[in-house]
Amino acid sequence: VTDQNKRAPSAGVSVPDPAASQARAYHHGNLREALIQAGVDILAEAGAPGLTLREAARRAGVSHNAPYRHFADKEALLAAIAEEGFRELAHDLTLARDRAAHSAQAQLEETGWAYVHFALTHPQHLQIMFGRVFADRRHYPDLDEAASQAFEVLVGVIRAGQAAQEIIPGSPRQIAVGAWAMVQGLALLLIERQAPIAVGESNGEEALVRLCLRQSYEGMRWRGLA
Amino acid sequence: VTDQNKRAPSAGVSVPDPAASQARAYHHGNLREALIQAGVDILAEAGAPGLTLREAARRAGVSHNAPYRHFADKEALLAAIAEEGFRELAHDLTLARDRAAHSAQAQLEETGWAYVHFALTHPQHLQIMFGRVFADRRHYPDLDEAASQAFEVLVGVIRAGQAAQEIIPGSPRQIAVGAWAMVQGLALLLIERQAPIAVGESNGEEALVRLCLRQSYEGMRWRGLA
DNA sequence: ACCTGAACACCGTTCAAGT
DNA sequence: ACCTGAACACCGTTCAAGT
Repeated sequence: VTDQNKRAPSAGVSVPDPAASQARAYHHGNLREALIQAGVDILAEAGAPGLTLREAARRAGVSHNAPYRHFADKEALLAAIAEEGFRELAHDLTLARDRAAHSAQAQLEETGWAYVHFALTHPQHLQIMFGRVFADRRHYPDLDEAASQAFEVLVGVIRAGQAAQEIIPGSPRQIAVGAWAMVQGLALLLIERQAPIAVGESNGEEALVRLCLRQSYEGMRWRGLA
Repeated sequence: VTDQNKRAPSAGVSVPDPAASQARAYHHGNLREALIQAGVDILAEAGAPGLTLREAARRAGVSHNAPYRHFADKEALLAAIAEEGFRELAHDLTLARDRAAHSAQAQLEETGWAYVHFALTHPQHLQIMFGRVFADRRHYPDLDEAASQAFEVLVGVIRAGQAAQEIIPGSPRQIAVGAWAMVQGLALLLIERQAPIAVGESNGEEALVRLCLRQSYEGMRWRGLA
């Protein structure tokens, strides 16, 4: 009924560059990425209930049906959105690690807080990332790999700590599971506001998280030979 | 179209007991509880996507509209289902604590495993219990209280451990947050199959959980004065 | 009070076409 | 290849009634 969606291709740039025309798709120009971005935006604005295929298509300016050219079903779009989240998370964790002092404790505390900070600033995104219970991960290998990449940042920190004899010996992956579980659980409790934090307390969340992380570090600290 | 739903009131028991007729409601007899139970059943059978108000009403044998007499909207039913889950969880935690030996470490390990075991046997229920991000808890005081009751079991164990000088001093609630976060995170990782467990490994999950719990206990163990 | 049936707007998904 | 419009079955919610 309205013509608003029909835009002319960016005026003035009519040079038929073959490489560019290959990078850009038929009508829209990488509709897949546009749908993922629309999904992320919807999540931030309206939360998980507002995230529908039709709304994502609406924002991308295509018919409610076009998404099926890029995603088998809604699950597939959610998986792509989750994957995007894990890539951001891995990036944040890497930055935090590189910013921290050169000790295992400092790096674990900084990456731990970075994890919780990501969770607190993207709570709905986290819900998608970890809410895919029973959606078999093997059907989404790219998602699986992005999640692994984030996890591996933590494993790397622990491995280095073991090499420097700051962290107890043992499987670095097993130790990382414990650390990952701790921050994941903390993030959830804080999002749900189940953690006993005095309201209005400045930096209350960060202080609690760092306290828990330091305490948890005690459990993996190297204490010399038996 | 079918008469299957119209059942005669339990034949033979036609004594008009006033107390019973007050306990039972109009047509159905405690439709509220029936809807909650139907919701739990649907969750176990079909997961969160299958849990709809209309399906719950169908299983309870009432019109798709009757639930609105007992729940303001779908959120309210979900809150009631989550509340039911927290009551079960609190019960399981209490049993585990009473079953364990009389030491803080043993009680924390048993309640911790009980938590994860509940999560692994009711994964979809857990998703409802912890997936209500941004659904303001203050609107559901009963749910809030049920969740607190489960949490308090853990706080009690830690308080007793402090009294026996087995656990470091400090706010028992803060220490409990760390322990709760750990098991919550472990449960999520195991449900999502993100934890590196060899497939088919017997008791692999329980072994990993107990290892993490013992390690985390090291962080809160009392080690004598200064 | 408690329940029903019809109705509305919305959603995921499918299908037959259009270029 | 990529996109559209019509259609189907389903959902949450509302409303006017029925007993």
